[in-house]
Amino acid sequence: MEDVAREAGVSRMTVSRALRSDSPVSDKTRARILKIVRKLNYVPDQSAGTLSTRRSGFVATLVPSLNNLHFAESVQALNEQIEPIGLQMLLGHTGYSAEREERLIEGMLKRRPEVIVLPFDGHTTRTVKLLKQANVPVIEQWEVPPKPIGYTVGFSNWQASRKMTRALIERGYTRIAFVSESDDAWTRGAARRAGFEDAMRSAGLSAHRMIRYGTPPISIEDGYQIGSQFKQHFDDTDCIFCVSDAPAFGVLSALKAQEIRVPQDIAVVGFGNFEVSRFASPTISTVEVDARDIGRQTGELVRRLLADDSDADNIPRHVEVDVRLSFRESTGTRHTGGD
Amino acid sequence: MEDVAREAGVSRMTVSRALRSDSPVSDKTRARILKIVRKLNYVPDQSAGTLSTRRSGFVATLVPSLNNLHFAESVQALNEQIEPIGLQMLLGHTGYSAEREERLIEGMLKRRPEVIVLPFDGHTTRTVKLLKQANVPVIEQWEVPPKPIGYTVGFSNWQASRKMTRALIERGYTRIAFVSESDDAWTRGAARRAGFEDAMRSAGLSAHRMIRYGTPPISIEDGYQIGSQFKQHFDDTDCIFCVSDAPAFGVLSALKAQEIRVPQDIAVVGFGNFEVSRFASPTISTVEVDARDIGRQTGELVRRLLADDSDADNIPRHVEVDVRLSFRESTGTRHTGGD
DNA sequence: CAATAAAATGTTACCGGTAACATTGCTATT
DNA sequence: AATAGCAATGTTACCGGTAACATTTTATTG
Repeated sequence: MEDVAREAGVSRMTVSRALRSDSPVSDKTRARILKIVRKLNYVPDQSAGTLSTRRSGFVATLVPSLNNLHFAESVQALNEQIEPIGLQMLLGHTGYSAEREERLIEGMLKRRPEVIVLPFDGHTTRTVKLLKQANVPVIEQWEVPPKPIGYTVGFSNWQASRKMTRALIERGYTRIAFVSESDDAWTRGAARRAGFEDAMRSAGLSAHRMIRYGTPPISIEDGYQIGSQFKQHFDDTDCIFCVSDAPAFGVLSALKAQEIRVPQDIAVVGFGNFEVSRFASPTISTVEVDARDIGRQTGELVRRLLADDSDADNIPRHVEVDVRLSFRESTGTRHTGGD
Repeated sequence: MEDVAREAGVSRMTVSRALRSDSPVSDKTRARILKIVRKLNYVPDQSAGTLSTRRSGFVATLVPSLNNLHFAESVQALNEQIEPIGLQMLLGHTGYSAEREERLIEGMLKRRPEVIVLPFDGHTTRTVKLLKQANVPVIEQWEVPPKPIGYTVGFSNWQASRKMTRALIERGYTRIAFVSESDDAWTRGAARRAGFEDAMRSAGLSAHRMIRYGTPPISIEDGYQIGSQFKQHFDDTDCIFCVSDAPAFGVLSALKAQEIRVPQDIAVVGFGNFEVSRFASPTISTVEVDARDIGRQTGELVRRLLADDSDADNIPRHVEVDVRLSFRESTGTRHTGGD
């Protein structure tokens, strides 16, 4: 910067101003400086700027995993929102571990992010403490936490799962099995299971057909394993509701391999509307969650939170993201439904 | 930091040292300081540290998109390697656009990354210039560039595609169609197409069965469209080789819908070994690329590049990542093969 | 126990920007 | 022509750490 200033015959301060669109510099001087900047390939050092302005331009973002297209898409959508306003994403993945989450947050706080975005999937108590005293807006995503730390963008997995279960009951299914992970620490899956149980019980049905298999996130392979041994467990089941589309697809494949017909012999339902569920044969009924929308809405929230003329008081504490039920071939064509 | 120092009755410098594992501080003093640090919830500010040490701890990472599980997985694998050594990933996605790539790099250079990781898919000339004068190790991933800027981790799409095509010819297919994107700017796809053409020509076969559809990255839906209208175009085709598994799956679905039998009437082949290709029915033959391995190897390279005792001269300029052909049901069981 | 080396801690300056205020130059007004 | 008033630019200090060197304390040795 010194060099640029010297070459342009101005002070460092004027160079600094020329590089920032808002400051008052004469057009002539700015043009001259910018030309020299380009000539000397000068690239300003953000960390110095951050230190001085106390604005890092960072958005700390955590996701459980990028292997899941939903999370990857929401990250991408969020990034598309924040990039145009000069913010840089700091990404970390928790691997579905609250301890890893805590460590990641500790590391990221050193970078002085201006917003922290993370999934709600249960936090350690220290995580909550760290976030609270960081004095930075916190946005929890996906599942709506019972006790939000700051802002939230998402939906209730419990409600969504209950809604789907009720719709299945309405369509005539009564002996429904629920497939989920064996490790209950995963709040997301647990919430869906609880929603299922609640809907079954309040309809006076038994929710004992529980299959717990694999560690989160449960995969297509896991689903295939489950499907292969399914009939041994609950032979009279008329519908299998899976905690996500991945195992649903696996279950479906396994059933087909055993020449069990879907939906004639048994229905299969997923959760999440992964791309494969639309192209499986039969196509799989599912709960549609718009991952891109979660990212987009989060980005919108970030923009408002960091806007200069922040209308802080008018910013909603919670943004509810729509969830839709999509009934496809795997729950039978004799039933009518959405999609 | 001042506060911590005062409370501990030492100088700021000693506090700084106590927080860095290497420096010489008596155990007693360190313990006392760390206790106070925790009590006061002091979190050091990295940007100040960066400014002073000239080490940002950042790894700038670009990917074309996170919607593609392969890229998402490689990012995750890379992150798993660099995180334990205290590096933080700066992530950006180019959206398959060289211009966006250029802008992203410009922005990231301000953060003074210690390594830059990006896919090779063609760069703008300015991008190359920026990278070269940044004086930072550059790692290009996936496709191996004709003129690497620095280090490379990946494989030749051209060779991989040619290898698959040859194997198909060996298995008796001669009237092979190739499905790829209509926008040729995408080097990855273009390289695969070129490899296909080369293999066909050198076997004395015609490579005129070219289907170009959709913009990269081509999706399952695009494949479905292609498959639906396929017979109109090249009625005598005996094998459809798709630029990725996504359209291959779509094509397969569309063919099934038309009661065209795979592989009896026509074979279908993909590229990339996406999870769905293993669970489609029939399962889809494909070129297996190990995305996690690309990320892992890149991470390994980063570690070596940034190691204190960097054995700089022994670091390989290129790491070749294995590519395997996987023959499954969609190319017929009468043929024997790998997997 | 003095001399000396080694370990622990302190001091000063600087990393590269920008905030805040000071100064200069120019235009408009009467 | 004098002066208010604003735009353009300059000066100084500081953001919060750490490098480099200086100093003090502690341990070692003959």
